[in-house]
Amino acid sequence: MNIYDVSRQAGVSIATVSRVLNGNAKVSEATRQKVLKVMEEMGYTPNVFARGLGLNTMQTVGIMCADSSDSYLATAIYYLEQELRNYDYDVLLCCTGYEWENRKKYMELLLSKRVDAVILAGSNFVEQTREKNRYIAEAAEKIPVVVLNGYLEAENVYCALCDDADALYRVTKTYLNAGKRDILFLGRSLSYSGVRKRSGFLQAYEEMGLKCRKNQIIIQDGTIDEIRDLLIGRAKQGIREEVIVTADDELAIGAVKYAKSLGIQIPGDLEVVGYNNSKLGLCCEPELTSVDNKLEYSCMNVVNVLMKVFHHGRVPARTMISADLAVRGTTSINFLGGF
Amino acid sequence: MNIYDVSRQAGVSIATVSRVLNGNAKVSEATRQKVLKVMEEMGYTPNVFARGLGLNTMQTVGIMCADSSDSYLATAIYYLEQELRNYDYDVLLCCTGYEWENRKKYMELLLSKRVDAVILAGSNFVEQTREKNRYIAEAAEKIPVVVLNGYLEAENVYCALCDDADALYRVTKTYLNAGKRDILFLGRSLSYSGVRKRSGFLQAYEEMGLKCRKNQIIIQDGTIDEIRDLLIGRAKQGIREEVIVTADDELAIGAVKYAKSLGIQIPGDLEVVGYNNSKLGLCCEPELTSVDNKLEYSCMNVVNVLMKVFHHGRVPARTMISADLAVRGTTSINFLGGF
DNA sequence: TTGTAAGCGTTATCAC
DNA sequence: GTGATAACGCTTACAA
Repeated sequence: MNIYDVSRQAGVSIATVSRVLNGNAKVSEATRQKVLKVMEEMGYTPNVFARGLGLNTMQTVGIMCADSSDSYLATAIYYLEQELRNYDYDVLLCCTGYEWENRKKYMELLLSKRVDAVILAGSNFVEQTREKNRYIAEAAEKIPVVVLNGYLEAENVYCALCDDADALYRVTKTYLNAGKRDILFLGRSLSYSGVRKRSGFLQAYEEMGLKCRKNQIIIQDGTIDEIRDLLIGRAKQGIREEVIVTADDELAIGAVKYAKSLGIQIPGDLEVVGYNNSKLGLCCEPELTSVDNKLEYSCMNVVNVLMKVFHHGRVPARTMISADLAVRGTTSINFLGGF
Repeated sequence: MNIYDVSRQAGVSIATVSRVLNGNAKVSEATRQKVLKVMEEMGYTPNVFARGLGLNTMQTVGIMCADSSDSYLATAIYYLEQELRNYDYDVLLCCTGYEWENRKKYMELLLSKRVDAVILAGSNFVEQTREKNRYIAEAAEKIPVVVLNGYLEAENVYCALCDDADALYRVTKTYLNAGKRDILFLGRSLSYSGVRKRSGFLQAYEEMGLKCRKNQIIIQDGTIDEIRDLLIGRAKQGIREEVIVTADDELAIGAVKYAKSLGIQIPGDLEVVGYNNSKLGLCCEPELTSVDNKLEYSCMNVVNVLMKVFHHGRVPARTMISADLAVRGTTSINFLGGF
């Protein structure tokens, strides 16, 4: 059944049916109602392909993420999907993994599917070299690209991110102000946000005119157990710290487990701060104090930006959101000043 | 740029170009190469809408899930997406929430988008009454529907599920055999798989000719803390148990927290078994023993079934996979016989 | 093996 | 306001 059947039944032309369909041009209320009624009766559904052909859009946004099973990204996808749905956009999901070649391929795939925009979820999409980011910039020549929690400067590329540097700066500063000196920064990678977190940490030291030793920073990917073991090994070499601030909750839980293993009291002997405020942090004992990077808000922001761009509004290329802190059992310091 | 441009440049007809595009009919190797080369040079990309119009398919599968941020569902989505991608199918994601009306609406939406199939991820999609499941059966009249971890009998509906009843039966039986009697079953809901889990639990009791008291079964939705408090309240009424078997890892972690709160030793005084073998179980202390319901395998199965259906193969309406057990720190019993 | 031409179901541009 | 009619870019009989 198609628009012709409807037009015949309603005794109008297909053009009129199309107009009714699109709520578009001037159609008399009488014919509109007539057509609507016929559609209802016949159970007519417009063909999206034909419509796509005409309009060259399918009301679909592609979301690329490394791994949708990652708890942080999964949550991001959820918020993005919900928000896009509010604007009647569908979501085409691509789990790209972490390899650059694949991502490039997926981007081409999404372009060939004629999505209306692409959202890159996760700062790990932004590479260090201009060359490796070129495929993103090229895609942005055709459709808007929005990066969630990453920063990339290019035409038609928009970024919504949390001020990770500031968050780590404030946490670290709070501890330094309280007289703590042996603070360990535990990061997972040197992605854009990874670098930002580290620099926030360093900035706090600098501002106090304090020296940050090399072994106060560890960048290490690994499972909870691997992180725990890493820290145990470190402790056995006699390196101890009073505070561990991390770049994600899994790292932080690794730190909690390390403390447990060696009988180090949390938060008595050691304070631990996680990042992302994920559900994982509620599973350990004591529950994790964790930076809340306002994911829901960021995701809404991403979608808002997109909608503005679709309607040819001017939009800032970059929106920065400041983080919050969910204070729980792994810390005893008073953050009130900093947060 | 379209197929006409290519055909002109290559000095052939559009039909030939189309044939090359579809690797379809007999085209001489010479012309094929010629056309391919022109496409490459021109950077030609077929228009999916036009293609969809012709073929009436977009090589897209809709995945409906309640909430993609749920760790179990997020993992399922990941596996499904990866596997579908292997067959060049895209994924249209719908997070429907738990309300029936919404789900019905989303199903209609997916149908109107002309997806080639729908996957319902999670047993919560299957309702208790035929009436409420009708929309699924009706959708299945148009396209195949596959239910992951749920069971629904209808034409063109396929189910891939883990034998949850058996898993709970085996766990419970192991404890009963070891002489434990005070076992608590902690479920979250009476969805299809929820019911199955409970009945596996009950079956173990029955088979031993043992009576299962009413207060040995709790069906309760809630956060980790809520579950913990619930159990604390129960303990204060003097009800204690030696073993808690649960329907998901969050419930189990609630149980672990309850034990911690009251100074109950795990696994000394209390053994806890989770379900899903999720990452959450690695975050608590001790780490959670948890039923591994073979999610990856189930997801591969779902996709395999779909591909067979697409190619008109006969497929069993229901595939049952038996669960495994990831034994960790919250149990001390020897499961080897049962698993 | 290749080409011609008729769909596929819309939207959009004209006239009226 | 409404109706013809030409795109849109592809697939696929049917011819050659």
